[in-house]
Formats: sequence, structure tokens, C-alpha cells
Amino acid sequence: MGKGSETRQLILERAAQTASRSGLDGLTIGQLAGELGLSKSGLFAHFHSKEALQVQTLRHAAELFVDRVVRPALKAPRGEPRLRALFERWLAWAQADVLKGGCLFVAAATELDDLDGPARDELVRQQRDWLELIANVARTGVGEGHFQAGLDTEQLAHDLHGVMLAYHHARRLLRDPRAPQRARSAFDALVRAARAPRPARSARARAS
Amino acid sequence: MGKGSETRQLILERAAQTASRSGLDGLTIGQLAGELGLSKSGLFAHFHSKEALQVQTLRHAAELFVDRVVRPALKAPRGEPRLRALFERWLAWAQADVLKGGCLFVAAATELDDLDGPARDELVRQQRDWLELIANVARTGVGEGHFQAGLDTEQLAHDLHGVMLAYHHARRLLRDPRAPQRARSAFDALVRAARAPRPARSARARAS
DNA sequence: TGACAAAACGAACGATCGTGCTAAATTAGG
DNA sequence: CCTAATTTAGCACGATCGTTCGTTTTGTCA
Repeated sequence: MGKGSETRQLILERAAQTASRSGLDGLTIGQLAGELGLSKSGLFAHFHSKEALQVQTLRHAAELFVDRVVRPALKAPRGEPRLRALFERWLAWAQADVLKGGCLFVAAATELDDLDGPARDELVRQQRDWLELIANVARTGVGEGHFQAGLDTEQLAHDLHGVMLAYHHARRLLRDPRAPQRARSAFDALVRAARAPRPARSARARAS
Repeated sequence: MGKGSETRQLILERAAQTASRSGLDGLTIGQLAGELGLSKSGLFAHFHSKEALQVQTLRHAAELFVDRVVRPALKAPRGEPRLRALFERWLAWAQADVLKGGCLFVAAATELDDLDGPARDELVRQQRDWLELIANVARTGVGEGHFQAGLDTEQLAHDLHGVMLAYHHARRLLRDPRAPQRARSAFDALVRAARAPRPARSARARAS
């Protein structure tokens, strides 16, 4: 099986690019076919519905993400360095380095959060995996002694994700040139807090 | 000048609702007209293009936002309480409390970040105002002695915004019931860091 | 109430959407 | 090289998109 899945790959490549700019809904079959020099029906035949195309596009982007972000970062030493590598790789990913429209998952997250269907399901699964990966890397950092013992790694993953989203917003919408340093500053603060033993609590104590 | 701007208001009300779910692009004139029992052309006549409708919808949502979030929060005591009020009000706003599709601005941010035109310009202006407002409230907190003297209030605003975005993601996409407490936990950590005097920074050691 | 302006309607336009169907072109295997 | 399977193209469909235009209804004020 050669030719078919080859053009299919080309289609998904382009689809991910387009979707990163115009969203998964802005993805249109006619447009996509035109850009690739294919006929609408010829392209359509590869996927049997637009919904399927969207899901496949998400999957393709996820593979790209693993290639460009996850896999390289996992080569860094366990614990904090690996967490930092993951973060830095993500910053590059969210820029124009891979998908010219920014992070497709960030765009899809707000687009699909009210809808139902397989595309949403796929994205939710991916995002859970992503957050879990961060949490696991952080947990390894605890084992390595980089981070404090009782660290809530899920919370850290959640917070780091927030830093990434803020970066995406500052960089792509506001076009703030200080976005990267803002993001790194936030990252460092989170890591610092994760390193420190439970902070001394002044008068206004509060349980976590 | 009576009847016209009255229905115009009704249209924008509904438009904001729809856009919060389906995005500013998912907003369609025919759909909107049908839901309101108006004719497509009758509705269209109020705005003279779809682009104008989108801009007006953003503006309408901004007014709503000021009413439901900003204005009430500004009644809280200056400094940290006011910052907390702003944050709490935003959490409620981002839920289904006002716009059933979540925060329209969060959705629009990823939708418009690659496009150009008046809708994007309007949103950018709004988001800058919002971040500036947070920074100003934080700065007042410095004056009140709630926060440390050298605090980078813009950074704090940026970080808080990240917490809100992470909340939106966890709540609306992942439907994580722990989202509110995650968000509050992150907020508390940021405020705590803003309170504390600048942490001692030895080469690679932890803060005291 | 009658005249004038504002507002809503109805129909139509060209375009594009997703999706079928059938036929032609291309590829792969013996 | 011929054949069978796979891949692409062509064409058409109903629906919906934003937009325009002329007409009709509605509201306002002297």
C-alpha cells in the first residue's frame, strides 16, 4: 500500500498547517484540495467525512508534537532538566517553528470545548496525556531530589500549562516581544517554588 | 431613535451567547436571525457587514464583562482583596454564569490571533486593557504595602492571566471538577510570592 | 391623523460548503 | 504486459453563506 497513504500524508501535513491558522472548522475540503492540486472528491475519498479529517489532522499534529517536542526533550537528564527541556521545546513549538499558525491544540481547545463528537474526544485524550506527561516528569524530579517531597505534581503540570497558554496569548495575539522572557520568568518561579521545602507561613496561614 | 437600538441590543445579546460557543466565525447571520425570529436581511441591516457584527459583539461582551466582573470587583478594598475579587469574579464569568459557552475573549483570542482586521484590533485593545487593569490593581497593592516593593506588576498580571487560561482549559475542555481549586491554589501561590520580599538567590540554592 | 423616516421583510445573487455517484486514470502483482 | 485493485477526477445535489435591492410594514412626530 504505497501511493494512497503517501498523498494522505501530504494532505494531513497541509491540513495541520491550515487548521493551526483557521481552526479545525475553518478547515475546508475544497480549499485544501485546491492548495494541493487535487480534486475535492479525490481528497474527500481519503477520509470519508470532514469529521474524520479533523480527527486525523489532530492525530497527525500529535505525532508531529511528539517528534518535535516530547521525544527530544526526553533525552535531557531526568528531573528538572527534562522538565525545562520540555518547556523550552514547547515554546519553540508554539511559535511559527512548526505550525505557522501557532499551537493547533491551543486553538482546538477553545474551539471544541463546547462541542461534542470524536474530534473533541481525541483532543481531550491528547491533552490529558500531555498533562500527565508533565506531571510524570515532575514526579521523577521528586525522586531525583530536585523537587520537594510532597509536591503536587498534577498541580505543577496544571500551572505550567497555564504558563504556556499565557505565552501563546502574549506572543500570538498581543505580539509582545517580551513574551518569551515572561514565560521563562514564570517557569523559573514555579520551579523555584517546587524546589523549596514547604514555604514558611506567616500570620495568614492557609492549608493547601 | 427607539425601536432600532432596542432590537440591536437583543441581537448582540444573542450574538455574544452564540459566539461564546461557536466562535466569532461560527456566528452566522441566518442562524442568528432564525433564533430571534427576524429575517436575515432585517438583521443584516443593523450592521452593514458581518465584520461589523463581530466587532459589535466583542464590544457588547466587553460591556457585559465590565458589568459582571470589573465593576463589582472594584468595590473591594484596594490592593490584595481587590485583586482577589477580580480573580474570583473572573472564575465565575468563565463558567456558564454569563455566557454559556465560556469566556468569549478566550475563544476569540485563539481564533483571531492569526487574522487581521478590525475584530482582531478590537480584541487586542480589550486584552491590553484587561492586563493593564490587573497590573494597576497589583500596583496599588504595592502602595498599600500588601506586596513587595520591587514587584513586577506586569509580570504578575501576565501570570494571573495564565492561571485564568489554565482554569478555562481545565474546566471547559477537560471538565475537571477540581479546576476551581487548582486555579485558587495557583492564585494563592502567586499572591504569596508577590507578598514575600525578594527571595534570597544564592547560586543554585533554595530560598530560605 | 397624515406625512415622513426608520425598520423589517422577501426574494434573489454568486459562491462555497460537505457529500454522494460514476467513470477515468493510475498503480501494483502475477 | 495484462489484469485487478486502488486512487483520482468530474459532475451534481441540496444547503447555507454574506450581501444587495426594492418593497412593505412599523414607528414617530407635527
